[in-house]
Amino acid sequence: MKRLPSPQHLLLDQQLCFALYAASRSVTGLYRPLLEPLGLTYPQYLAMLVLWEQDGLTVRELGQRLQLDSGTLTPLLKRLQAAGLVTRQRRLEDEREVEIRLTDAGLSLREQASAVPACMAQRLQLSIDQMQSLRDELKRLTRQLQLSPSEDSP
Amino acid sequence: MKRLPSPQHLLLDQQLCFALYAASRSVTGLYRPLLEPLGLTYPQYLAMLVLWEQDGLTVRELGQRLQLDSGTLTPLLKRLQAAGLVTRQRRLEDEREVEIRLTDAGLSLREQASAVPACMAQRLQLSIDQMQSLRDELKRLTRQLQLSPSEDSP
DNA sequence: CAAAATTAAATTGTGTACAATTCAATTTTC
DNA sequence: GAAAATTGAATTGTACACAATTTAATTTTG
Repeated sequence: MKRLPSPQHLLLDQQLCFALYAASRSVTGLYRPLLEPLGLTYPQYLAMLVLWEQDGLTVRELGQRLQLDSGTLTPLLKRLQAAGLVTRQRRLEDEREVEIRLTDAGLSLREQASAVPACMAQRLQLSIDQMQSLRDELKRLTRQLQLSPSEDSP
Repeated sequence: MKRLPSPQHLLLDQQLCFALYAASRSVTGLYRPLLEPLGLTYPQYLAMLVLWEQDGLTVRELGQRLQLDSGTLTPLLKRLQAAGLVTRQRRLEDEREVEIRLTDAGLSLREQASAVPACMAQRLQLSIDQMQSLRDELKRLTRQLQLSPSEDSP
């Protein structure tokens, strides 16, 4: 087994990106068993969180909130519709827009989902402060990246 | 547009998981234009980082390092093979195992990839210290989750 | 040593992600 | 006010993720 000397800065364990990628997938994996009884995948759960906050958003508005485009959201929302949790219908004011509304089942699912965050917090083994500071650091990072996507002049 | 009062702990912006998920996708998106000239996707780049560190790993070993299973790696590695960057062949000692080896092209791609981390670091707008501490915090989180996947007794 | 158990990849099926294109509906501009 | 530009979803195509199953090879056991 030949070992090739790879420079420090190319080592996997040095990469912030991999730490992020691995942590994100690990956390998602931890949600899976909690969400399965609700019949939701993790991205579907995020979409429901948004709708529970504000019902009747359009696909575009939902996409802005979750930072996902219609290519991802359209099939996801169709699955939520097939599961009887939301309805999708064109806006009368502007027929290009599709409005997503919770059904009664979709709204009442919030009760069951309500136990999820505390359950996760416990598994994460972080204090409230630790969770908040990590979360805020990540949000700052995300915001930073979206402000300077390539640093090019127009 | 009806607003439903959703409890604090169910608000999207409160979720550490969403901050992680969004940050991870943002960072991946920032890599895309840097990796495109190399002909690599982001997960392919991670696999190449591992192989540049240690050539001749099996699919299983690569999977342990990246925390990905054969369902993800097999097609990814076939694409790297199709791109002429790696070879895949059964081990003689144990024919169940498939050994992944860099081709000359795969090895020499490291020179071009060498510029990527510095370029990313600049875009992330974080000091070396900030990057390291965030990375280590995420690694600790990931390790924590993998140690206690469900807190059940055997 | 042969049957049973285990292991490593591959395969299958579902569900994201995201670029690129298409299509229809609305705005803008001339 | 009609042609051109823009916008919002949907669609298409590629590439992950990951659960579950299958297949083949190796170990373990009786």
